[in-house]
Amino acid sequence: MAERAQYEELVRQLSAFGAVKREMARIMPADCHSGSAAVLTVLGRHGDMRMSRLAELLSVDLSVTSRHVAHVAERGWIERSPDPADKRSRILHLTPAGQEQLDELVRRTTHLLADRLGDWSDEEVGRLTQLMARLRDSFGDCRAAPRPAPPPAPPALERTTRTPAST
Amino acid sequence: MAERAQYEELVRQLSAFGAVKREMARIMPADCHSGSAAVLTVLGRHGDMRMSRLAELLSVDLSVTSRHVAHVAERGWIERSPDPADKRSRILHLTPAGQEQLDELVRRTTHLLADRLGDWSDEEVGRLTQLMARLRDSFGDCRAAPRPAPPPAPPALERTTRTPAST
DNA sequence: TATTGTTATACTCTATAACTATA
DNA sequence: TATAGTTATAGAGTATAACAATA
Repeated sequence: MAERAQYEELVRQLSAFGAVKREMARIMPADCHSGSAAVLTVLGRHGDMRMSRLAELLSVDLSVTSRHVAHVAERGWIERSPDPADKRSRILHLTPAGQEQLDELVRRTTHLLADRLGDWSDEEVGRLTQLMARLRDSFGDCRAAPRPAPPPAPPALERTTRTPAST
Repeated sequence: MAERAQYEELVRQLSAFGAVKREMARIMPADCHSGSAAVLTVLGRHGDMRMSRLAELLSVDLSVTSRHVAHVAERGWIERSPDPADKRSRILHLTPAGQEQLDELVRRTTHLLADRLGDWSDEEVGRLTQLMARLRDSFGDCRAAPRPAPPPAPPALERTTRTPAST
């Protein structure tokens, strides 16, 4: 368990972090902004999936996912096939053009990082990546309605699969 | 110098990071969103300063800063005094009410982190904070037009600097 | 003429709610 | 009735450009 002051400092870094993300956004292709990039990245990494699964991995609402998916589908980067097992669902998968676009994104972002983090050691980059992954994991599925806090139910934190029993 | 694959993985973590920030945003007071919180935090940490300096520390455009500052000023959390040395400038400083608000923000965010990172060691929190600070530092002042990318520069991907060449 | 701020406008991302189709 | 997905609407953050006041 860390101390108060440490949390404060971490929060400060988290806030200031938007700048780095915006810098990333600036090098994106004109019609492939961060929302589209996120869709392509997740599909490239995890393979075909349904909308709801994608929304979960992106940690955004299904409605948001729907918009981003529509955007990339319009450009031919993904295809939405009907799910034979559930006619309400659609299976998303990357097209060759989508893979090319994804490659381009990787090219640009790695180029930017190589430029900026040229003096970082292999170990440092790895450690940061690892800690960020863990942070994200510690926050779990943090999409909206994490605290419905209804008067009747015990406000504990039942959805937090996060070892809350630290008391 | 790290490897390609590592950069890709880091990018992935950076993208997925929005979720954590949104979770933070959800616990903010209704009239003190992330923009306001950032203003208060920076003023609390660095003391009185001018708009331009604040914009620099926030890594956002001056126009954005102006809006956020107006918001917090309307609520009495900061005061804008004229700068005797330069009548164009305004010196910003936290009011007691602003300090209280800031304390409240710290209370909420540290509480959230304590809940989520309860099983993190002191060392891990410190290391993550340190690495994030360094990352931010490596990106420098990454506000718009950080790469004026004059013609002589590497033609790689100057991200289509708005094609200003249309004099 | 250059700089400090402010304001108007536009764009992206996200969430909530209403709605359709299917389970 | 509940779930998967779409669409409309609204709110927040940011950038660009035009403008005012001062250096």
